[in-house]
Amino acid sequence: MDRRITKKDDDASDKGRPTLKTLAFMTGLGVTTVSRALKDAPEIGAETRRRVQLVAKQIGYRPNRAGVRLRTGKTNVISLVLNTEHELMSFVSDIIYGVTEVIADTPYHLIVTPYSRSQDPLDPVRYLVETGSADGVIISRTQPNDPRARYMLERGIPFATHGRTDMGLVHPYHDFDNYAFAGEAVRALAGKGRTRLALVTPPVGLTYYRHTVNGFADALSEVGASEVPFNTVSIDQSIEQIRMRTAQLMRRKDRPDGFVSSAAAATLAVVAGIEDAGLQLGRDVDVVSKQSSKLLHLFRRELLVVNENFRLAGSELARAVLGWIGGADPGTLQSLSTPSEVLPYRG
Amino acid sequence: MDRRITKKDDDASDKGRPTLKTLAFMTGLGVTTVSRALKDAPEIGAETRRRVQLVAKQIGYRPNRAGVRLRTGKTNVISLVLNTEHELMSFVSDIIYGVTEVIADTPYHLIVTPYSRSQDPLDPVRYLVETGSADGVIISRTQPNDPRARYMLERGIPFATHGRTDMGLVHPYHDFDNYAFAGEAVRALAGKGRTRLALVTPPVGLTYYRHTVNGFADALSEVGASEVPFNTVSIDQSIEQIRMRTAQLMRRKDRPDGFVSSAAAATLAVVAGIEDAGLQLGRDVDVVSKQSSKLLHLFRRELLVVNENFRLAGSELARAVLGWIGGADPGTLQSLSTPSEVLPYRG
DNA sequence: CCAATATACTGAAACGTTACAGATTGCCAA
DNA sequence: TTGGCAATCTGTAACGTTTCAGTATATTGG
Repeated sequence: MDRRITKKDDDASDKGRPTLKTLAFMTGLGVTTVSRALKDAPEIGAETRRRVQLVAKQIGYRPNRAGVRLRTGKTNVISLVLNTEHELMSFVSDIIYGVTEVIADTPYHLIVTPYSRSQDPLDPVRYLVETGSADGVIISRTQPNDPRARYMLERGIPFATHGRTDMGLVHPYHDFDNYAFAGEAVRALAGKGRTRLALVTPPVGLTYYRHTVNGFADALSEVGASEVPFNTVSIDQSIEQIRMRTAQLMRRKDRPDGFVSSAAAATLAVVAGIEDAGLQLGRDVDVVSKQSSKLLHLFRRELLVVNENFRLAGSELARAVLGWIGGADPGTLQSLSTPSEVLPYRG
Repeated sequence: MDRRITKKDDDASDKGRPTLKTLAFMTGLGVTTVSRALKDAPEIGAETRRRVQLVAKQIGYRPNRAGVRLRTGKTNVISLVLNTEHELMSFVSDIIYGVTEVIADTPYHLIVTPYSRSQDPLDPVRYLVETGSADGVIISRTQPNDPRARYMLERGIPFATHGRTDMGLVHPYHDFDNYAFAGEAVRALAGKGRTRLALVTPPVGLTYYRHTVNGFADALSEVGASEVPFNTVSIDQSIEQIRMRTAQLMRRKDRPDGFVSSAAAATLAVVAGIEDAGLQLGRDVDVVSKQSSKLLHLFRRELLVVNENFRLAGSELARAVLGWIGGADPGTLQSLSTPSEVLPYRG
């Protein structure tokens, strides 16, 4: 009953932002009550609850992240782990935008955790887990047997992968159906009478490399076309490398008359290489390419494109991680995006 | 003297990560001593200091961010504020990579704070400042009279702008010299005998719009060329818009014979528009464009390009913010990047 | 009418860190 | 010897939050 006004209590007029103590002072309640009232705890009277929430809204109370984090361990952070040393990763911004779109009306912040080519990809993940810097993690460049996924599964930290794994372990992911993409691409080329096809593969070692290669191979035998090996090239090589190797290939007598390319930037290089060899797109050879922006048709209208939506990927990944953090079953947080049909240039 | 081992003291074997208390227990010192020893405080004996630091390193001690943040208010976070609703912001990933490069060996984390077109650009900044979510902020799309810069200056929170302001207020920035770029571009076109030039401007309202327009105008009169107004177009319009408007312009009798374009994506659209009108790049018209990736020459080898390095921009911006946080004079944290010469295609 | 119980609220402790105000020791000058 | 002082080290409190273990009051059942 002796609620004396001490030095500690009169901070309502302090310069800082309002805290639970401020709210407690204003409402005449204890901090505990205020805390519980704000999160709709059942043991707080309905009227008190409304009153506290009203005052909180009025003065613009925002929980102090450090306080919450220190007490509960909850960071309200999700981390996007990125390899920062690959030539052309324009889609990265799309993924980021997709993620922020989803977390916009949650208390979550997005931190970007980079790692360089020289580092073990496990390093940044280990750092995040060891320092408890995030409640959830999103990784890309996923491998069939991915040590990062295994590690996080062991440590029990929620995560989602961009691309699937193949370890018999279940976890959230979002993936583009690259098997279907490669298949559609081959069929489209076959439809144009192309019979000798080359594949510009994803980086060897990543899961979607296998998916793409398999989709390509299966469709080849389905349509009765043959493969022209082009193993010296993959999309994370430099533009110059791809261009040069393509030109070499196209100068050979047994050159392909069709390409399937797994990335837009690589496609630019491939086309340049084709033209370096004195050949013409649409006449001597056709190219089907994935793209994330809508720009390839401006580049050469003869290109055939399939769109991959990375913004959607970002959103799905964010949704998946948040879902897992929220206690959902990881097995239900997996999604696969079906490629659009193969699109020719139109007007 | 009666240092009894209580329940609280024996947490050295706890499952959690080591804290100052763990370190104190292991070294037999007090937490205060350990804390100060780790930050090289002068009142700690040299040997003790070494001993503490050794043990800390051995067991992999990492300060708890929440603890530090709660106690000191220091978040060890810098925020990059981004507009997430502009067509093609492939350079965003470059800026991010540039930033992460610089903060990699600091305790700082990078958070991405988005805002959409419909929002007041001041909103995210206000949020960051009010919630104390970051020690420093990086903003882009800077305006001559930028309310965000003014706001942060008032609140005393360190920041850096990508692009300059023009309010008579001093703050860190990094900018590309767009005045010089536009001038060089005009001179290059004049060197090719082009005399009727159009400018594809940056977004109206941003500071570098003025810089670009002025550089363009001054160089025009310098070389004695004339401007073909093209005010209906700026680089943050849609590809389709730019393409259509360019085609319209090029079908007119008084069409330009040269373009200066402030962004690579817009350039693709402009070239498409030129070709829609039945004209040919290099013969009927020349185009000088800025680019951040190295891809424009693959698109059309007749293009003339000037490179803008956004990764560098990110690094400079990060350095500037960290500098200001570290107490440096904001006036010394300004940098301007000089454009490369205008580059024609080479092999 | 009393005890049991439900309802509504509360203070204290803890998370990990740093700042403040000592405390202990040894040494030197007077 | 004593007072002063420098060199080292230490406990306590505080940052804002949530959880634990209550307390006080009203309500119910017998």
